[in-house]
Amino acid sequence: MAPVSKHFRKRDAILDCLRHSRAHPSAEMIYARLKPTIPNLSMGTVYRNLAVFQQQGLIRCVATVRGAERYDGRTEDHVHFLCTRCGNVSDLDDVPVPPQLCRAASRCGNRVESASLIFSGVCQSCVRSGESLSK
Amino acid sequence: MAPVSKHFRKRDAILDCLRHSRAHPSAEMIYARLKPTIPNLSMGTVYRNLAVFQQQGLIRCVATVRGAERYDGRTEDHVHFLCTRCGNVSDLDDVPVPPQLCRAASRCGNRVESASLIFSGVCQSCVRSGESLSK
DNA sequence: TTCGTTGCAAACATTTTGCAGTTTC
DNA sequence: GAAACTGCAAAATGTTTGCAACGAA
Repeated sequence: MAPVSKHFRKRDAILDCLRHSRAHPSAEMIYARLKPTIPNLSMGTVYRNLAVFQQQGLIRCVATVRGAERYDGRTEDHVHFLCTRCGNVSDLDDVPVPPQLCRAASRCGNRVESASLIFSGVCQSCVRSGESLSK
Repeated sequence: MAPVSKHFRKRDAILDCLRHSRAHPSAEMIYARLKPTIPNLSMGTVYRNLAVFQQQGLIRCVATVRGAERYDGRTEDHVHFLCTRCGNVSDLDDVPVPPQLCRAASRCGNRVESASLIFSGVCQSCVRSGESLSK
């Protein structure tokens, strides 16, 4: 069974929120999402727990978008797409991270621990809405 | 000839600093580097010009390291290594960004404009100094 | 009681901005 | 003069932290 102790209610809620979201949310987004259900939640708690999860390797930072860090509940290497128009971060599960790249990177004498591959541009949805606006 | 107009002295100095640096400097690092030569330089000017360069496509953001954005005077896609111990950002010129990855990313319906591939871990120099410290 | 977690607010760091003054043309 | 650039300081933003209070064992 999962730890349903009342004591860890908030911690669990924050991790759950991250794991069930595909939006790669920021601290603010997590807070806004949970606040209706947990009215006395505070931003300090969100940030503190995000730091704990990161240290435990349960979550990863994806990127900083418009000043705010975005987090990911999936910790295995995978590719992201960042839309510079709407700021959405999405997974590109079809695109693999070639293992030979990691090997090449470690050949330079570095101890490679993780890889981050992020494409940016305009997402499908923004491209569509852009077309209808003449450009 | 380059624009040596006195009017753009500071702007040129900031771009030069970025282009001649391999450190992928932050705004603060650029400021500290130029301040001795240009005593009345201010952080506002650094930030304002960085924003202009970005908009013109002359520079790119590499990553946010310990809260500060790091900039790169090289705008063509290339691979970076970020040391989580010392915070240094370096180029991995030996590692190519495979073009087929970009093609795969655009197949998802996105308009891909750039790719960012960053490896992180412990750099050669930190690995060495770490060895002499028992771990 | 002890330890870990939390709310709240203050502190902090980085970045942006308003405005007046300067430089160039 | 007009337009672009800048210094300075204040403001805005996102994040961290100190402290007292709370909850679980």
